[in-house]
Amino acid sequence: MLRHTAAHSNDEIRAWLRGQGVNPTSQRLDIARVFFSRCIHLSAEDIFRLVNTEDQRVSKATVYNTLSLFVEKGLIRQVVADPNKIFYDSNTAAHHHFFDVDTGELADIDSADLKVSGLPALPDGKALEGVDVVVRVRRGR
Amino acid sequence: MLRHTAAHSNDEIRAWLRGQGVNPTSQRLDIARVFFSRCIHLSAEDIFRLVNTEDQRVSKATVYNTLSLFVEKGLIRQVVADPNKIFYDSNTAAHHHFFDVDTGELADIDSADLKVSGLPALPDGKALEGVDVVVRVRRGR
DNA sequence: CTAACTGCAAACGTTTTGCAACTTT
DNA sequence: AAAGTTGCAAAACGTTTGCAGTTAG
Repeated sequence: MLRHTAAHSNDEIRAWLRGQGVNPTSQRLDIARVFFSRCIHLSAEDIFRLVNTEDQRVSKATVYNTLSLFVEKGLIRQVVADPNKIFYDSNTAAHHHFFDVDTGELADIDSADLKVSGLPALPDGKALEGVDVVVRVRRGR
Repeated sequence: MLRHTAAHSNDEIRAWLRGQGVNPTSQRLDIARVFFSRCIHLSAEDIFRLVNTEDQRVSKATVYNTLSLFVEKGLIRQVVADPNKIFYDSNTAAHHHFFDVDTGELADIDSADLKVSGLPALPDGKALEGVDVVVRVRRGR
């Protein structure tokens, strides 16, 4: 996983995508760059907007295609917390999330700060894909 | 919370709805009945279908209105696990869920079988709404 | 009579799809 | 030329909304 900073050069990101088995087209590079230079919880719509701030460069179809590809290749992961839309998280290390039901905002919970213990036996013939904890919060004392 | 069995009479459910501050119209009674006589993880679409098996009785708008009302009154709760749709769960006791990413099926995890410890400090000015654990599983050994 | 409730159809927002055009090798 | 990729527009899907009509106290 790349560190999250504005300091990655295009060449660096390009090389990283290649290493992950992703052909680094200019659109994929644009999308990868937004993930590794700012806030790491982004919806498809967020990315579409961020990638097209200056000029129109990436279509919506390509944003969705690319996000699916990145998820498949393990570069990012989906966060299912908001009933209305999927978030994508470029932090693939084990961690959990606060979800603010009033604002729709996500925030990280370090995996050191919250432990899940006593994982029960999985249903027969099933393999573990992941354990997601969402701590829902609302405005109030 | 009512037990989940087919044995509840209409009068019983009607009385229970009244006790929860819900005016028991015939549509709400129909919807409440499907929740307490079978599988407890249902999507809005599931309920629409179940309630209209014999004859057309409840519109989609009313299904959604009623589900929102039931959630607001605490009779049922939403489960956000499937990226495509919301599930409604008539089991309002603390518990968690398996989610099968291949089939889209939900299954309960008893709260005795999985513990969350070390809940971190909430963001400033926020109150806890709930802690949801989703154990994602897929087909495979 | 009034307030609460319902149903229809249209609208909405997110995501997916079909397909033709464009790259890249 | 073949394979991979992109963009557009349309479609699909779950959900919400506006509003007119109905029902119940």
